Amino acid sequence: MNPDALRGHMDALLLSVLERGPLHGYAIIEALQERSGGVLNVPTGTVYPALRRLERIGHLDSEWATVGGRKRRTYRLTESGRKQLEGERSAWREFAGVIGSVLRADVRPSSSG
Amino acid sequence: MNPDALRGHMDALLLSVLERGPLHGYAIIEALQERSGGVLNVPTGTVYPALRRLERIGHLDSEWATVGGRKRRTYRLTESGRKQLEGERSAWREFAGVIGSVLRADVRPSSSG
DNA sequence: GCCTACATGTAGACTGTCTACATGAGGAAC
DNA sequence: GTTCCTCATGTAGACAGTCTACATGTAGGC
Repeated sequence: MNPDALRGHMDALLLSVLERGPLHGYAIIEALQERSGGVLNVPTGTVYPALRRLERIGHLDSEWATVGGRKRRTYRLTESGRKQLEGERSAWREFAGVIGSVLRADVRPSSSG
Repeated sequence: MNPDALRGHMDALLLSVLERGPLHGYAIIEALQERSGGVLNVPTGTVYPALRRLERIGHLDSEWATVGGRKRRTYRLTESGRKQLEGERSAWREFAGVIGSVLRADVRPSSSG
């Protein structure tokens, strides 16, 4: 998976995974991997800063918890995040539609076949 | 259209437009706009450097022409570019499938709602 | 002691897109 | 004859999100 391809779609992915319920960063990475059939291996250096950014702009909030002696920062969607996710979904549909239609090889030979 | 979203998909778009036949930069921009129903307004500062990059790595080649007193640089796909386009198409299908499946709200209520 | 899995985080490199600007021809308006 | 729009190409530098690589620390197996 070309890293650049993710640009501008990471927020949608993160928000979408958190829609089902709160998760901590590490679990988000695993969820992304699982939901994509192993294709999406997003490094921690991408996910953690992105989560903090989303929290900073109000789409997420977080709280610390200790589970089995390990500290976790658990994120959940805010109301703003939920709205953002809706927007991201429709933006994705438009985007995928546009790129898809341009890429579609609708080269119709006009005379022979 | 969020600019970042295009990242990593520009090459596919450009190559795809040139699949039908050689075009110069300005015409490529118009073709992109037309094929996307006006949604894709890619600025010249994106397209011209991208075309030069694609030529540099061998996916395109170009030649100058003068039409109606105006100079045009006309680009066309090389064999390598054609192969690249195939790769871009299957990469896009995988990408769109993965993002789509993660974004799909398959929140199935397991007990109450 | 050493290794792996779990868990979070930062610094700095990388790179492609964008904004803004520069250049210049053709043609219509007036 | 200069002003304005369309056509046409190009560059410099800003911008920003992802990536690599590193740093830190706990738990548990052996």
